[in-house]
Amino acid sequence: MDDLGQSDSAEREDPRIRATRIQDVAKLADVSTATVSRALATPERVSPEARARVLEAIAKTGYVPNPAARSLRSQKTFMVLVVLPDLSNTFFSKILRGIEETLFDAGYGMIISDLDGSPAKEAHFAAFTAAGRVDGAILLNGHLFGQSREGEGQPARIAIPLVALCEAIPGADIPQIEIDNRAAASRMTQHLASLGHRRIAYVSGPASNILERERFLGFKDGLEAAGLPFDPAFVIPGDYTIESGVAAGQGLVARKTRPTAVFCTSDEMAIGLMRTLLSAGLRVPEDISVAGFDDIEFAAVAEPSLTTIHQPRRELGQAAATVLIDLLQGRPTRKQIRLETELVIRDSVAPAG
Amino acid sequence: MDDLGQSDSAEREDPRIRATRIQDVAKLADVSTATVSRALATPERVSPEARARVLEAIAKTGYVPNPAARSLRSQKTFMVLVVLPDLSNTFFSKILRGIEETLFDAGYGMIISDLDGSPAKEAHFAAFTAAGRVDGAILLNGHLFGQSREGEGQPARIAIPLVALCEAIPGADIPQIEIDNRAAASRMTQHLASLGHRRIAYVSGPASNILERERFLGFKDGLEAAGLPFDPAFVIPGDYTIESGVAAGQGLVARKTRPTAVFCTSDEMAIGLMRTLLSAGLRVPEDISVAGFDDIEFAAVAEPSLTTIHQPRRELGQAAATVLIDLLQGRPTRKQIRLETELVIRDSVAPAG
DNA sequence: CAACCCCATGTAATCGATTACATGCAACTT
DNA sequence: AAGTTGCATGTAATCGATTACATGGGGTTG
Repeated sequence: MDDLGQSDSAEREDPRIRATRIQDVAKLADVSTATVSRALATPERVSPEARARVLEAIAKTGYVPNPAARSLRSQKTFMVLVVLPDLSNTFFSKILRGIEETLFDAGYGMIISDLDGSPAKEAHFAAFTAAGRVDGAILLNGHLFGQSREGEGQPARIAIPLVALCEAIPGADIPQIEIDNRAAASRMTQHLASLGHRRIAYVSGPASNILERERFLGFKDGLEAAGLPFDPAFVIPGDYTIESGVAAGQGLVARKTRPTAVFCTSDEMAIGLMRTLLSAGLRVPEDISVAGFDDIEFAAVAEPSLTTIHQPRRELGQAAATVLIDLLQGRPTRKQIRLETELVIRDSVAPAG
Repeated sequence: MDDLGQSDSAEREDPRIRATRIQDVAKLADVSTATVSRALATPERVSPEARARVLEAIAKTGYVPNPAARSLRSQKTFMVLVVLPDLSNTFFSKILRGIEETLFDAGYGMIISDLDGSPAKEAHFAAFTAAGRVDGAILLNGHLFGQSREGEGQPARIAIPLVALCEAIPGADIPQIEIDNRAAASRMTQHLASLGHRRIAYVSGPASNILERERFLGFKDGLEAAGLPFDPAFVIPGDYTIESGVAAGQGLVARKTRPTAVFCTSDEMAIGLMRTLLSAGLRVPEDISVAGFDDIEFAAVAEPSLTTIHQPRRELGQAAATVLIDLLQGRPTRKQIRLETELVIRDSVAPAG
C-alpha cells in the first residue's frame, strides 16, 4: 500500500521526449518556420496549399506551440491573475466559475492567488504580476497591492490592466464591477420596516471592509426612509463567517430587550445566527425575523429558508472577466458596472408580532 | 458613471516600460549576467562581494526574473494545474485552499481548470499540459485526460507528473490521495443500524462516479455487517447536489412505506432532503433520521445539525500538493495515501422510534 | 620551480517562437 | 517593354534567462 519508488520508475520511463517544435513542423510541411507561425496566427497571409500542408503536419505531429517561447517573444502570457481574500469562502466559488468560463472562452488561463491575510503572499503576487507573468488581474480583495514598499529606488514596474470586482477600490483608476450595496441594504431594511419591525438589529462585516461601510450606510438610509431611529446598541459586530453569526446569535439570546428582526450582512452569518436562536428555543420568524445577504445556494434550503438579497455572482464574474479582456485587447471599457440585485423573500422574515 | 476612454488613457500613459532585465542588473553590479544568475540560483558559487553587489543592484532596480525566459531555457514553469469537475461546488473550495497554500510555500503557482463537463475544455487542458505550460497536475475529476483521441500519428507528448486526489483513477499508475470511502460508508450504515434502524435508504451519487461505487459498496458492507437485507427499492438516485437532495426528499414524502433513516452520500443532498421533509411536515430526526457525508461547513449549522462523515479536506489538498512537489523534485513518494475520516454525531440522527 | 587544481568569473550557445526585413515572382499599368 | 505593385515566402534578429565551456589567477604539491 505504501510503495516507494515512484520517482525511480518515472526517471526510467521518461527520457524527456522533446516536444514537437515549430521547426519539426516546418520541415515536415516543407516550409519555413515563419510560414508555420503565420499559418496559425494569420492564415489569410498564407497560400491555401501551404496552409493545408502545415495543418496536416501539425495534425500528424500533434504540435502545440511552446508558450514560454511565445510569451518571451510576444510579451503576452494569456494568463490572468485572480486575487481573493479567501478561496474557501462559499461566496467566491461561483464568482470564480463565472470568471473562469469567460476567460477560457477568450483563450485565457486563470491563476488564483488566495491572499489568506498574509502580507508576504501579497508581496509575492505583486512581484508576480510585475514580472509579467500575467497579462492582467482581477482583484476581489478590496485594495491594490505592493504599495511601493520594497525597492527604495525607482521600481519601474510594468503596469498591467486591473479590474476590481465586488469590493470597489477607492482611489484606484481602474474599472469597478460591483452591486449597489448601499441601495440593496437600504431596500432590505425598508422591507423589514414595512412589515412592522421597529427594533431592527444589524450584524456587520469587518469594519475596515468597503462592503461593510456601504451596507451600513444603506442600513441607516433604510431606517431613515422608514422613519426609524438608529440605535447603536443594535449594531452587532461580525465578519461574514458562520462562526461570527453563531456568536452574534449568542449575544442576542442573552439580551433582555431583543430586536424583532435581524439583518445579517451575509447569508453565512444569518444561517449561523438562526441556528443559535433555534437552539436556544426561539422561533424564526415567529419570535425573531432574520434576513441575509448574498443568496448563496444554502439560503434556499436553510430552515427556515432565508430571506435575502440575491447577488448575481456568476454574472459578476463574467462581467469582470469581460471587462478585463476588453482592456487587454485594447477595446474601450466602462469604468463602472453595477449589476442588479434582487430582494428574495422566503420564510425567515415575517411581520412583526 | 459609464465613462468610456479607459483604453485611450491606458495607451497614453503606458509607453510599455521595459522591465528590468538581468543585463541591467549585471551592468549596475559590474558583473556578467552569468554571475547575476548564479548569485540567485547558487549563491555559494559566487564570492560574497559579488553577491552583495548583485543583491544591492537587484534591490535598487526591483529586478524580477522574466519567467517566460527562465521557463524557456530551463523547461520548468513552476506552475501546477488543478483539474476539477466543478469549481462552484462547496466541497472543493477548502481542498483548493489546502493545495494552494502548500504549493505557494514551495514556490509554485496554481492554475485552475474547471472542466464543467465539457470535453472541449478537457481537450484544451490536455493540450495545455502537453505544451509544457505546467510542471505537473492534480486531478480531482476521476480520470486522466485526452486519451490519444486527436492526432492520428504519434502524439509524442511530454508526460508530466500527475496526482489523483479524492477520486482514485483506476488504471493509472500515479499516486492517489483519498479517504477510504467504502469503510466510511460502511461505518455510517452500521451506526444507523446500531440505533435500531432497519429500513435505511441510500441516496447515491452519479452512477459512473468512483466515489459512488465505493460508498455504495460500503453501504452494502454495513448492511451485511448489521445483518440487514439489501433492498434496491431503498436506493434513491442523486448527484451530490442540493437539488437532487430536494428531489430525493420529494420522492420519499410520496411513499407509503418510508425508511426510518436516510444515508445521503453528500451533505448537500442531506440538507436539501431535510428541507423537503420538514416542509412536508415530517420531523427530523423524530420521524426520519438523516445522515450526510463530507462535513462541509454548513453541516454543523443545518437545522437539525447534520450527522455526517468528516473528511479532512484541507489536509487532503495539502497531501496531494506535497506528493506532487516531491514528484517534481525527484523525491520518492508514496503511491497511495489514505487520510482518516471521522464519524461526526449531531442531531439529525436519532434512535429508531 | 614546475605542474596541477580549484575557484570565481566571463563568453556565448541555447531554449522555441514571432516578426521585421529581404527576396523573387506574377500580374498589372501606361 | 519597362516599371510598379503586391503577394507568398524565406532569412535571421530578437525576446531574457540559464548554463556549458573557457579563462585566468592563487594556492597546493612533489
